Amino acid sequence: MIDIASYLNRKFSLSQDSSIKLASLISISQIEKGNTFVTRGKVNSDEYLILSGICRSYLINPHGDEVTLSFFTKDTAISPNLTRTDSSNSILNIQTLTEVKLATFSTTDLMTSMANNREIENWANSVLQNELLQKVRKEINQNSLKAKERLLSFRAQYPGLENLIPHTYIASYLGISSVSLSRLRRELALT
Amino acid sequence: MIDIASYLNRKFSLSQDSSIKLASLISISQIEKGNTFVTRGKVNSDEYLILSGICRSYLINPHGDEVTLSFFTKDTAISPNLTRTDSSNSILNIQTLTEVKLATFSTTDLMTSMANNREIENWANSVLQNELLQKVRKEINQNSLKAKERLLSFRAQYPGLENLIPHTYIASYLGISSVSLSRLRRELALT
DNA sequence: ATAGCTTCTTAACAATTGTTAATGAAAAAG
DNA sequence: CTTTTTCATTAACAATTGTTAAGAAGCTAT
Repeated sequence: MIDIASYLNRKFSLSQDSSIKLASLISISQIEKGNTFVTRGKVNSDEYLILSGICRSYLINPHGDEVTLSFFTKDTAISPNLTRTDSSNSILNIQTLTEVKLATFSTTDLMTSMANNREIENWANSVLQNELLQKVRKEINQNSLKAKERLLSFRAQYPGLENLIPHTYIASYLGISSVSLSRLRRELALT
Repeated sequence: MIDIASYLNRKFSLSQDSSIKLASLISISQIEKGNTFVTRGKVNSDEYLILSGICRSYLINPHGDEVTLSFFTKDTAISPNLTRTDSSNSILNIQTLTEVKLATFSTTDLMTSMANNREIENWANSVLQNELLQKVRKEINQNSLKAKERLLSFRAQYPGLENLIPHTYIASYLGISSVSLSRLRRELALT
C-alpha cells in the first residue's frame, strides 16, 4: 500500500495526498505471459496501470487475423475504459506479452475520486487526452508514411521494444506483413 | 429556438424536455463552402452539430500534404471537443466541404447540462463512445483491408458522399493516391 | 458562349508490399 | 542434452500502389 502510493507519486507525478487516495483503490496482480485478461465482448469496468512488463491490445480482422492496435509498457496506463468499451462491453482484447505486474482499480471508484479530488481529475483527464493524441498520431502515420518511416517512428516511440516481443505483433501494428518487416529491418541495418 | 428543439427531438431522439434544455444553449450559423472553422493549434471550446452540409477533419502530414481523418454529414455531431483538443487547443482542422448550417454550443454549457440532466448526459456519452468506436473501426480497416475493400467500406458508411465531394479528400481518407482511387472506381464499375 | 481552372481518368513505368516456401537460429519441451 | 517448436530471414515471383504526364470532362467567371 505504501509502496504503490510512493510509486504513483514518483512515476505519475501525483502529490503524496492524491497518491495515497488513489493507492487505496488499487489492487495488485501478477499475470503470466500470453494471458488475454481483457476479452472483446465481455464486460469490463476496470482501469489498469502497468507496473512492469508489456501488453498489447488487439482484434480479429474480417479475414480472421489478429491485428495489434497498440502496445503498453512499464509505468504507463492502459487505454482508459471509456475508450475501449461500448455500453460496458470491451470492444478489444488486451494480452500480456511478458509476465506483467498490474495495478487495477474500478472505473467507478476512479470517477468518484475524480469528483472529490481536482488533482486526480486532472491526472485522469490527461491520461485520456494522451490516449486520444496517440490515436490521432498513429492514424496520421498510417495514412501518410511509408512502412519504413512507420518502423522508424515505432522505434522512436517504443525504444528497445523491437527486441523484446515477437515481430508478428509489430508487423501487424505497422500494417505490414512480417516478411516486409524483416526486409525493412535489413535495409535499415545496412545504412 | 422552437425549431432546434423539435429538430433535436426528431433527429437525436431526445425527450422534449431535454431538447428544449439543450436548444437553449445552441446558436445557429451558416458557413460558406471551403471554410476551415476549426484550426489546429488554436483554442477551441465548442461542440458542433451539422444541421445540413458536409465537413471534414484534416491535418498536414510530415510531407506537407493534407490528410483527411474523417467526414461529418447532415444530422450528426462533429467529434466531441474532448477527442480533438490538447489542453484546449485544437489538434486538427475542420473544414466545410459544402455550405454548412451548424449548431454550436460551448463544451462548458454541455457539461453543466450533463450534470443536471441524466438524458443529456447519456446522449453526450453515446456521442463520445460512437466517436471512439469509429476510430477503432477505421484503424482496423486501415490495417487489415486492401484499398479496394476500404473503398467499399467507405461507400457503405457514407452512401452517396463519393458523388458530392472532391475525390482527393476521399483518397487521402482511404490512405491512397487519387490515381489509385480512380483505378479502383473503374475496377469496381466493371463488376 | 468561351476562356481558364479544377478535377477525374487513363496509360506507362517504377517502387513498394504481399505470398509462398525454404533455411537457419533461437527458445521451449522433453 | 537432444528434440520440437516457434520465430526471423531470405529469395523469387506476383500483386498492389505510387508517380508522372497527358488528355477529357465539368465548372466558373467573365
